[in-house]
Amino acid sequence: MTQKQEQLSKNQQIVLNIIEKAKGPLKAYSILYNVQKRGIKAPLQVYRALEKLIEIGKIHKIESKNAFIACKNSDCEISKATAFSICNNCEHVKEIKNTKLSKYLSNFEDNSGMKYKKYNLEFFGLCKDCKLKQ
Amino acid sequence: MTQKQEQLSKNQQIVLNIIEKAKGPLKAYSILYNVQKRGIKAPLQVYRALEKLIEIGKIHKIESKNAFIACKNSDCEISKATAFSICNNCEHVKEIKNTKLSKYLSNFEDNSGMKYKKYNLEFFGLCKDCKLKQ
DNA sequence: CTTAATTTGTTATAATATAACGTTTGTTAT
DNA sequence: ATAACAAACGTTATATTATAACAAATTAAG
Ligand SMILES: [Zn+2]
Ligand SMILES: [Zn+2]
Ligand SMILES: [Zn+2]
Ligand SMILES: [Zn+2]
Repeated sequence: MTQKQEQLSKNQQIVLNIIEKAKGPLKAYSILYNVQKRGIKAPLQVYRALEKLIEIGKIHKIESKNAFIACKNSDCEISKATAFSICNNCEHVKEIKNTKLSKYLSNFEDNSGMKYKKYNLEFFGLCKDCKLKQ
Repeated sequence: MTQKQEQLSKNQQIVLNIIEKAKGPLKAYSILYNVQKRGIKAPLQVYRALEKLIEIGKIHKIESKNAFIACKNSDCEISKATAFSICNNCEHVKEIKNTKLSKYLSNFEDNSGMKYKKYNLEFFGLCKDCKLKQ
């Protein structure tokens, strides 16, 4: 009976709740500010929770923004393979769920024949809304 | 007569030289340390040079490492489309030059039919050397 | 219960990056 | 050449992001 669903600790649950409620990616110190009423006082408490949540695939880090977003892709293999679209104007971020893309990248071989299990892809452009407004 | 070759300023040239000589990506403060003998004293001088060098496509930022590497891909469209392989063990970083991959990603349409001109892809795995040593 | 592993709390500090300001240098057009 | 503008520079201070170190508390397993 493999216990698949990890049991989150108190701080991990608090941090995850904030991130899941947010409309977009949150920065660590913005998370800290938001959870201070719930007893988390120091950056490290936030970073530790973030580390664990990333490890188990509940959230991802948007590297180009140093921000954290909840995983919306249930098929995500534990943070191994991630792809996002990022709007240059409104900063809207969306996790891309596209089987063809993920297959293509997971099977990609570089010129030396090497394959990679893990990748992070960030696309930049204008989201629909921002494109219309221009 | 369009002057295609940008003329670099003094600081930009100094910073670029350091990065081009390096075997791998350099961090901003490591660059700063390396160029202090050449008159650059403050972080901002380095960051300004880095910004410009990225803008004209001479270097790229490895987002997952907060480090900077010289462009080895002459076809790189001014930092618009970048892909790297990163070794989890020895931290070796290599820019991927693969026409199929770049075409695939440049033409990629997400589920809403949106295309992206700019992207950054970072693959993680074990480089050849490290794989052998295991 | 006992032991080991994980999580927590706390303080301090490291590492990365930008704001603000005035000066200097380089380019362009008259 | 020189006025006008843009780009780059120098400098100080500060903001932002992230980790080290250590002790206490909690949880999971035998
Ligand atoms: Zn995901
Ligand atoms: Zn937008
Ligand atoms: Zn390049
Ligand atoms: Zn390696």
